[in-house]
Amino acid sequence: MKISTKGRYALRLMLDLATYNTGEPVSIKDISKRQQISEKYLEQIISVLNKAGFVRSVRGAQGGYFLSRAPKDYTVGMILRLTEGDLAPVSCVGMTDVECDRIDSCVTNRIWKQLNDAISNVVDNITLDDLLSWQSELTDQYVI
Amino acid sequence: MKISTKGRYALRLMLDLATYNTGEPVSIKDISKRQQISEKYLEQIISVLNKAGFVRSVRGAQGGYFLSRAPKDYTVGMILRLTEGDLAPVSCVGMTDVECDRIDSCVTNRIWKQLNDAISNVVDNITLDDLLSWQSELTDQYVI
DNA sequence: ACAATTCATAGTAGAAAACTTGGAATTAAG
DNA sequence: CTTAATTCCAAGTTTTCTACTATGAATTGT
Repeated sequence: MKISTKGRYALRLMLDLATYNTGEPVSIKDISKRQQISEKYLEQIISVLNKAGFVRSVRGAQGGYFLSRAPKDYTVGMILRLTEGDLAPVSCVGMTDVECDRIDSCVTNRIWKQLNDAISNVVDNITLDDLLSWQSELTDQYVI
Repeated sequence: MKISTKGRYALRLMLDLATYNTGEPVSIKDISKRQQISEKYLEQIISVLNKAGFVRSVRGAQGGYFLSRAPKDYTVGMILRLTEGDLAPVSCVGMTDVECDRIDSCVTNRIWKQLNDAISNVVDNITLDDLLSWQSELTDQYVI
């Protein structure tokens, strides 16, 4: 029941793009330095985000990435589902419900549905914009 | 973010014991047949439940297992945490909070805490007794 | 031209999950 | 007292997944 590095890194990556959203594209190298994550691994993760249209890329020297929409338009759920795959605690209550021959008599199924709903309820109600404001709360503390 | 077979099997095992709670010990072999799970794998799982005192064993011929308490005294959370380990979505918000040097500036942390609470809230509020009544609802359907 | 970048694909080492194997210890039943 | 049914214990194995790493091509600003 753990979120993998891929999902966590994707979140930090997107938050980094949201934070350093100046108009200039942000390079993998910069993100890598700030987030302490290997450039190559980041490339792999951002490629998924890129293909899904979550980010826009600029190729060549001085290239990099932007968010393609406003921070408020990305939920944590969107980002995690894209990179982690389904967040359902068991496959039979996932987005693509895997068939299970015990389905009719399956009692535990009800647990997984409840869990799935609880998880979705959290991640679908936090946006990148929320993360940004949490972040500024945190930095404010240090400024005082 | 998946619950492993170990946890799911442990739940079904415990529910099986609760269901076939006649006074006679229930053997691994019987559970295995009913639940379609290999005897040997069940042995391994029940050994954990046994060591934790969740079940009582009777050795030798005609031996088997009992629940050591009433179904209402087992939450799904207890069973899953024992067999799965911590249910926290990332280790830094788990029962034994693993140290993380980014902790002070960590924004995503807040997500994981919320997720953790949501998950706990579900699994800690469903007992084996609830599962038993769900089960009888289901079987009633077929009886009609 | 060249250096900085993204893009694409494959490889790899280690860990974890999901079992399987083999056999010793215990005990009710005949 | 023997035997068959069972739990108990410790390793071994196979498969899958995670978390990267490696190599190099394609693109583009300076």
